[in-house]
Amino acid sequence: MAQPGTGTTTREAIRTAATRLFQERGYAGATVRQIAAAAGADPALVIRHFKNKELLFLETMHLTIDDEPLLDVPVEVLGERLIDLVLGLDGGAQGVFLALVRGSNEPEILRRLKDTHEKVLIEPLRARLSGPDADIRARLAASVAAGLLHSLWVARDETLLGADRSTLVTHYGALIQHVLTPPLSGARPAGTPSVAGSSFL
Amino acid sequence: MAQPGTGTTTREAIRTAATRLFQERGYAGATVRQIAAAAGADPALVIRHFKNKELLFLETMHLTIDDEPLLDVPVEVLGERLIDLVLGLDGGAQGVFLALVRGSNEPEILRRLKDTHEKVLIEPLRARLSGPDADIRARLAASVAAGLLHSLWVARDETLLGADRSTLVTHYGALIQHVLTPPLSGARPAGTPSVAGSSFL
DNA sequence: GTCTATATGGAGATAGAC
DNA sequence: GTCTATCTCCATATAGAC
Repeated sequence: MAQPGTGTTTREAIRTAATRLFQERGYAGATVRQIAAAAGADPALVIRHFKNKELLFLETMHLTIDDEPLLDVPVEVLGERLIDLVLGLDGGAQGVFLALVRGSNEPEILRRLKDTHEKVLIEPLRARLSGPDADIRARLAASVAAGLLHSLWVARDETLLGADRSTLVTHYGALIQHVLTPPLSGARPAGTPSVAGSSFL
Repeated sequence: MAQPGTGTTTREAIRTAATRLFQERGYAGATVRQIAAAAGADPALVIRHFKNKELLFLETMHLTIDDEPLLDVPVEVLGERLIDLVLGLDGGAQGVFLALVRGSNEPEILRRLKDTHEKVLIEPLRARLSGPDADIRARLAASVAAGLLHSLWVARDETLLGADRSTLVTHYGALIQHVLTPPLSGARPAGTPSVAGSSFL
């Protein structure tokens, strides 16, 4: 480990161990000592390299999605695609989400959770919408998507966990679609714009 | 406090202090020492009376809603009523919800969170539905409602927090209603039952 | 740059005196 | 029922060897 010239070997080992343990056990559940042991290093080194436990957590707990599938798809199937994306997230991403939610008592972790919610769920949707309601629509849709993650990963609804993935994508996607681009209803006042036009606020 | 015959005064003081501190600071954030100090008692007494910190948490962190407003209302406005109910929960209930979510790394707290999700959101809805899809519909609707709580209280979406309550009730309620009693769509195969009839699984 | 050893202060929990 | 003393484990920090 102490190879001169390479320099960052131990640091990387600590980062890798921290990523795994924080995902599996959360912020409070993973101790600096456990991380050091898993990395084959001394607990003091963890602090030396990353200043403190919280900074190590923030450096390793990032959650992103690949927005690309949301960019060039018809806006009418945005909802389905978003649900398909979040349900396709791997165990690592699920661990990060859980760690952020459960650790959000810490102000800095709460900030990371808010940023993640904004960047992963709200922004990709808002980018595909237009009109004065784009922001609130994106936020409501993100809220619905977050509800699915909450039920599956936080509250662990065993029935939903066992449900067919395509079923969830279809029905939950259709639900989100009602917020993104509400279908034309029967009676509409003259002059009301079409799709995505009914006012929200 | 040491009045012979009264007996439970100190115990109640500890319970009251624990309820407040767990709501405000969460499971990890509230220490046994802080609870004891707030109750004017010794830390050892807290353990003596409640066995350990986790049992004290479970004994004080309960979340219920008054289902009554959901029982005698037309099933067509169930969604709105549910959102109205959860948005009307006071700060104490919000604190309990947050404490359960953030503390759900502990297996027993996770169990309490799952029970609460089931009893507060799913069961009252399922009780008003019928047909083979009643359970899955109730679960999906509960999931959507949980998403609103997640966005407001966990991820703290400032825009939604600042939104008009009646607006949220109307639009979010309508959204949930699409899962509970989907409106009749244009083309429907012959023989398909009406409201609440389109199959989900 | 890297690591060992050690110190500090706070946490939950227990034993036992009163 | 109550409290004092104490145990163990934790995050964090520092001093100093290599």
